[in-house]
Amino acid sequence: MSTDPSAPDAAPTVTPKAAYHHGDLRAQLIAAVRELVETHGPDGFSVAEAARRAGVSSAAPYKHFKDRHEILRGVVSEAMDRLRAAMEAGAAAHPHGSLEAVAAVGLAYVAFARAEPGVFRLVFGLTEGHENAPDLLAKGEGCFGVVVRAVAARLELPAGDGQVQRRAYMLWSFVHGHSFLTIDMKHKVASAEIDDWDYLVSISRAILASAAQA
Amino acid sequence: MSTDPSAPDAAPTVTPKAAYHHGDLRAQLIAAVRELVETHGPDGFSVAEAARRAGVSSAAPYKHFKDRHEILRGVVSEAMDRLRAAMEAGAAAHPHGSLEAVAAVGLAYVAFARAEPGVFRLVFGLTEGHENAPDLLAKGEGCFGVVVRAVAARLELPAGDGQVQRRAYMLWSFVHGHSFLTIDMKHKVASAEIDDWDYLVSISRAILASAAQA
DNA sequence: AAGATATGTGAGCGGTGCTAACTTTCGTCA
DNA sequence: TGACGAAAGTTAGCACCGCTCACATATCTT
Repeated sequence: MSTDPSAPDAAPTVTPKAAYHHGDLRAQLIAAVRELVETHGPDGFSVAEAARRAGVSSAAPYKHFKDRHEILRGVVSEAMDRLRAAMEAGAAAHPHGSLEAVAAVGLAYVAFARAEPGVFRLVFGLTEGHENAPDLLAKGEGCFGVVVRAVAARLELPAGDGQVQRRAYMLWSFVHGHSFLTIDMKHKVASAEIDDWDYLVSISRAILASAAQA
Repeated sequence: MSTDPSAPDAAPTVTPKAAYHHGDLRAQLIAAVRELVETHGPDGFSVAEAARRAGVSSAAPYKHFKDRHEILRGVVSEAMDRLRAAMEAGAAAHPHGSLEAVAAVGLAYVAFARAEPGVFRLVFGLTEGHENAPDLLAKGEGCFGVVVRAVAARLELPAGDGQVQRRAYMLWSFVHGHSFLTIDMKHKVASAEIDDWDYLVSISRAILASAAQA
């Protein structure tokens, strides 16, 4: 939804945003902004600079996005797609219902944060227009769903079970916090001394074990 | 420590920045910026607006801070002081070495995030000049130290013990992640259905229990 | 009292977000 | 085919912001 102001890309052309003049400026702008956010931090980005990198005038972006916030939301949306894909790939790399599958979902999350700290921070630091963007909330729920399904498989309970939801949220909190702390203080105790895989396996075990008795 | 790179406020006057004309403009600017960050988000702040609120010209702030980043660092520094105080108060409100003391430290953390989400995000989202600000890093370590001491007391081990450090970091990750998720998606499953105290006690137990056997 | 220093002001430069008015390109359909 | 409307780009411009400079003023030191 979100009033699709941007494009009638539903039916006709195969290339989703196939361009008139430029050649898919929208996607190119998102890519440029992603790069800027990654290198100069979430605040060190400007629409003007992104336009410059895409080789267009500074007013051109406003034909595709109504604000700077909408561009950022575009970057976030794209990033969340990749994050979810990575999480699902992590789960799929291990036996269904295994503890390792749960840990691998978390590892994908942490790996994403490490690989793209700027974008990661943007995804979870976005404050403007979060409530006006139900698609982003839905994608967030989608990511959480990956965790939930891995936990449900491990506990052999339905995904809707309260215990599953609770433990999944615990794991998510954990991984989320570790990701942030890791990218924040790069040269600190945390990131240096901790092997992510062992760490995540051990955490997953602790949380799911406490589920068994709780 | 903290090498006070910013200001020669160490020696002479008792009141650290007691004012000449205005009456402690420095502190007033920090307060104004804190308010702005809280209401308009970390990016929706401007030095000009802060100056306006303090009743001075837009150039005045630059007599006290070299950048806008330095003002933000001032806000962060002040916030970390309060955060640490809250954590210590939380620990002190329960018997030394109790599980509740550990959980109370976490609760103080979460409460801070809930009470001042904008500032909280700022504290942990600051990217510019983090490495040039050893005092902030030291304060961060100080906060972590509160967690470490509570965990060490609970496990009856010295604070330097590796197991203590590891479990403290786990707890911190957890609480940090929960704080962020809570303030990010206000109307979501997470914050609505979870009672913080029960949640934190249960998590503390799970993590410290897994320490006993690991 | 006097000079040094800290703290304020106003003017101004370059950059930014966004809008308005105009031009060019593309798709469509008589 | 060619005219027309919408899409996608341009330049010009306003208001604001970060930051600096030259200057004015208040306070401290001696």
